[in-house]
Amino acid sequence: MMFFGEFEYKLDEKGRLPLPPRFRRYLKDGVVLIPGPEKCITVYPLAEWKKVADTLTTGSLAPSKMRTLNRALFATAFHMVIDSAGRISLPAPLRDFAGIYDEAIVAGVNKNMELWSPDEWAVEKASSQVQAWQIIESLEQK
Amino acid sequence: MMFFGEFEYKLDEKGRLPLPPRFRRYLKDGVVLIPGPEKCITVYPLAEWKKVADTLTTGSLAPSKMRTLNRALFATAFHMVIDSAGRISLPAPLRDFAGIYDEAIVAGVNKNMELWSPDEWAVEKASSQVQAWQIIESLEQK
DNA sequence: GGAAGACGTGGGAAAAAGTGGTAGAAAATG
DNA sequence: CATTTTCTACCACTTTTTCCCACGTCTTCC
Repeated sequence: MMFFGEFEYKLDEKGRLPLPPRFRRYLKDGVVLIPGPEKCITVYPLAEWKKVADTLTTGSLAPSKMRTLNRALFATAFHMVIDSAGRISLPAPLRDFAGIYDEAIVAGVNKNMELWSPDEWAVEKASSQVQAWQIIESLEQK
Repeated sequence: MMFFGEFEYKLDEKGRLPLPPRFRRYLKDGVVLIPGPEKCITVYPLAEWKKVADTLTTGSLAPSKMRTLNRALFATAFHMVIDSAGRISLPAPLRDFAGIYDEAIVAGVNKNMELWSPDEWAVEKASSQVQAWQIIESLEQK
């Protein structure tokens, strides 16, 4: 499954966020939410997250590094299930981390999704588009 | 398939745009719309876009660069299917980006198509024609 | 030149989606 | 242990979107 597209939704007063209808059939087992490398929430389908976690934790790392990695991967992760209306409730710690309050952008990014505050997303989107076409042009020249 | 030619259509009040009849048989799987490098919407047949995306995402880039690229390639892309009248509906974010409202130019550009507002297209067309002959002459000198 | 088919354009109906609310269950606290 | 509060799952309503149909015009072919 490839996730793509950009969708904007309101959160209700309980912190619930709809996911795009076209994604829902691939998220029956729920999703895993973790803080992203940027100021966003990274969303994996459960199966995909298991693959990522496996890949990372089978690497040969020093025990202390491995403990750190495990804490970051698992302790900050939330397994959320989609309700009958296609929504997940965003845990407060993650909302604060990403600065998401009234509304959020759901962005499909190939194997996973990202949740952004509209303001942060506007900035990130603009800069990524400029960079992307530069990369594309450099590849087309080959 | 090589797309060429220039076509002008009206959008209806629901944001739907017809695609040229001679293109339709090559677009059965739908099209992928992304913001163009200029102020236009770039349209790929699904298969063609997958090739581009594969090429780009299999390259060896630093993880942060790869995330940026993925955001530009996937998050701003929309997969649209042609309806029984040969139309696609243009997502609002892309319409705003390209300044397309009442009518649009569909331009065939080799492997893909581009959607322009008539005003922007007139400017781009004039300048690209002048530049094209200069480019061709510079190539012939080699 | 006429007729038939295709195309552009608009509208309408049905289905889906966004959003808010309510009730039940679980948990926490006194 | 009981009561209150919070969270979750389910339900319902309104808006939006999507799919399908129909009409008028243009092109093409006979």
